[in-house]
Amino acid sequence: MTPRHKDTKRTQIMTETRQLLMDAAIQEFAQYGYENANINRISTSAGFAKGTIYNYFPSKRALMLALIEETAQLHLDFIAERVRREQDAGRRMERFFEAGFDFVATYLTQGRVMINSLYGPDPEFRQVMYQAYLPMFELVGRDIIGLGISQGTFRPVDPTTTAGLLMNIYLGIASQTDDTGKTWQSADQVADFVLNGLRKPATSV
Amino acid sequence: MTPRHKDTKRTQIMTETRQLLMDAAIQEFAQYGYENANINRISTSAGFAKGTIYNYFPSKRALMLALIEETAQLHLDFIAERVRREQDAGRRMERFFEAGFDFVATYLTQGRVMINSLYGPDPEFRQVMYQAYLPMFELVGRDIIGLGISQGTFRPVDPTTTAGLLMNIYLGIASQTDDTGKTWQSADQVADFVLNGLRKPATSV
Amino acid sequence: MTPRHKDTKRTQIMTETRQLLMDAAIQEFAQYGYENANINRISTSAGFAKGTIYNYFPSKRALMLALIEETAQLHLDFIAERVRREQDAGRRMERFFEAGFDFVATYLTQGRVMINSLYGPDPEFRQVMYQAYLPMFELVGRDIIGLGISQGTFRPVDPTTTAGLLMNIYLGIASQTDDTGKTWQSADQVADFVLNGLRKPATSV
Amino acid sequence: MTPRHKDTKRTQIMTETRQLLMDAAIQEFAQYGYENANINRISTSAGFAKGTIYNYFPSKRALMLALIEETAQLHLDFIAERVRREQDAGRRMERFFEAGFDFVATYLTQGRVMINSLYGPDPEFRQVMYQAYLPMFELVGRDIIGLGISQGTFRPVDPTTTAGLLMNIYLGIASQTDDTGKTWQSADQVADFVLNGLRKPATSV
DNA sequence: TATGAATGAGAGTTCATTCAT
DNA sequence: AATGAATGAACTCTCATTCAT
Repeated sequence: MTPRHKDTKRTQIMTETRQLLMDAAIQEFAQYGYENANINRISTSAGFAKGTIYNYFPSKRALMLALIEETAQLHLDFIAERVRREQDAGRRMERFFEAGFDFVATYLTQGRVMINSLYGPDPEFRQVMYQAYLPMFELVGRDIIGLGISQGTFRPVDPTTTAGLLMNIYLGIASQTDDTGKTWQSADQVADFVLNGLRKPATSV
Repeated sequence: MTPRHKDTKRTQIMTETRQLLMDAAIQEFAQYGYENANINRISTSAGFAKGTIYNYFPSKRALMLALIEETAQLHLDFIAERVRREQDAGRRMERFFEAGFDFVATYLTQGRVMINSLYGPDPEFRQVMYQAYLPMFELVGRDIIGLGISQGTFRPVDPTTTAGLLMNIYLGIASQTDDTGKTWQSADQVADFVLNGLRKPATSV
Repeated sequence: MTPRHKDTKRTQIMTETRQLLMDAAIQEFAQYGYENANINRISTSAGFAKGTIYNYFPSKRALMLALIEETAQLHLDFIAERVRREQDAGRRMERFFEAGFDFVATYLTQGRVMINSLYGPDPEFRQVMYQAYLPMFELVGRDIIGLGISQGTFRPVDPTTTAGLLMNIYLGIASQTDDTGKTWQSADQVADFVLNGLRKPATSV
Repeated sequence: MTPRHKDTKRTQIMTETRQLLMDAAIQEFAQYGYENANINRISTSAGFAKGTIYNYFPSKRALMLALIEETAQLHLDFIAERVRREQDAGRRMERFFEAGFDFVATYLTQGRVMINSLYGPDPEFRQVMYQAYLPMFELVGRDIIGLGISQGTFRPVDPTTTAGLLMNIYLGIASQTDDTGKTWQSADQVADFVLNGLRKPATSV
């Protein structure tokens, strides 16, 4: 009966509703792509009436943008947490690809939507994707490549350029999965290949 | 009474019209993406009435598929011709990325459409892209990697897997260009990086 | 919190709107025929925007089928009710044609649409018409002809074949009306003619 | 080389072409109905280019009207010739239904088109059908019913009204055939039924 | 807050018809 | 006389969005 209590409860319900809508939206966008996704269907398949989703997102586009932002954050957290457990740059590189491929296998629909946005024709979605993935880009450049150089195990490459290269490799491969989310190349293979190109040759006596 | 002449003329007109429509279609698809492309606009911007395009392509989808097929062929020819000029596998790798990045810079719109199709949400387009790019995949696997292994300059990697990796790297990077078609990494950088991972270490005595 | 009330109101609105659309549809189909009927015009002439009709019927064809089903039911009820008031088979026959011709005069547009569907080129419409008119067919075969035979006033004809014949006569004549719905032959004339063919000749001593 | 010869030859070719087009048109109209018939398809399935048909018929509608006229004539000739072989009115009635049902079985497509036109929604087609069938209407009224009355075997019914009734019966039944053109009731059955209603009762002594 | 009836701009597609060759 | 490329009006259907309840 207290306003505070009611507010809290209402807030909680709204948060839950919002999450249900986002969950349904991811499914819909993954299955049909943004243009063919049906916002009414999203709302109803989440268990609400058609109009309800407009109480949470002002437009289909805004819904998509919110989805991109939140998924990028999830993606980053998922990878960064696993990468930073390791101290060695080489190991971190391995963890990067492991966690990265693991993400697209675990979050199949989310991954699909992110890839569509990143490589799709919509400039705004691409732009938002770039922004959203800057932290991951920095993670690779600073906490893996930069670290490896300072640890003396990587050749002195340009961290920024190489980070871009690695991100492209990661996303390019991650975008081509089978129906179960499995990539064509294993994380180990890719990490090996990449480390081969990055590691200093063993100095001969 | 001059059927040969008439046929030739008719054929020529149809070929020209078809090409004009394809040109307009590429522009439209590149700018708006498949779903937001307007087939009427394609026909009129090619200089015809909106119905005309249906004399050449039975549907918007068929137009897109024709575009994919023809562009893939152009893409393959463009790259294969330049790669095969070289005899050394390492040089071929360099040419592959050079020609590849050159293609997306030269054929900006075509490249855009192909990337959208390859990474987009439409299963048929993705499927057709795979099929259309099989020859390029084989080019990389046999005429570059396989050659390098047999020439003794590349480590004995699995050609198929590695070809997939390289194609992913190529397409991943090629998909991220600025407005002029320039990639973030230069062909040389990428080729260097890749060759670093592929080349046999110099054997010390 | 008053779902009952809200539901009832909603339901009522939908029922009314649906009926308005059906009414407009009958007019349109009767005037132009199915193929030339304009579904947008139906919706707007019913007082709604063109898209509204698609909230009630998934397609033009589905609208037509709904119309056929409901009109066939109306038609059957109209005739059966009047026929069954009589106990004598001969009187029932008279009532059948009276009510039948009355129906097409009273429901001019509905009749027109039904006739078009029954004799038109669309196989599905014809098929649905057959199904929809089976009950009327049975009414004639069992409750008129069969009754007359068991009452001893009709010759022992095959009820099914003769019912088909009578339905064909009824529909054939009913399909040819002037603008006011009047048939070329009166119900009495037709009933007389038919009964002449059905009645047992008076047995001479 | 003489103009006359050339003209004759040309006329003959045109007549043949016209007939080929009419044949194809009947098939098309029977299969799809007038509105869904494709005039281009008619021309090409007759072995000509799209435009050719417009050298013979000024419009799709004119083609249909020509078809109706010619088919009605064929229909009339087919029936009248057989009816007039008989001298007795009762036998003529039997021949009428025999020939009538035979016609729709022999000329399946033509029959279909005529029925569609007669019962369809297009007022012009219906009007033309009425006009075209007046001679058959008169055949029934004068050469069958009128004859029977004057021969003393038919009751003194009104020839015009009864002719309308019989035409409706004939067309109603003829319009409902299976795929092979067979009607649900046999000509004998129908003729029997009709004659039962028309014949004078045998006068008792 | 949730609802869902109503809206209407917009798209793909068809095809009768024209006309230059 | 025959051709067939081009035309463009017209139509069905979709669905993001609004808003009164």
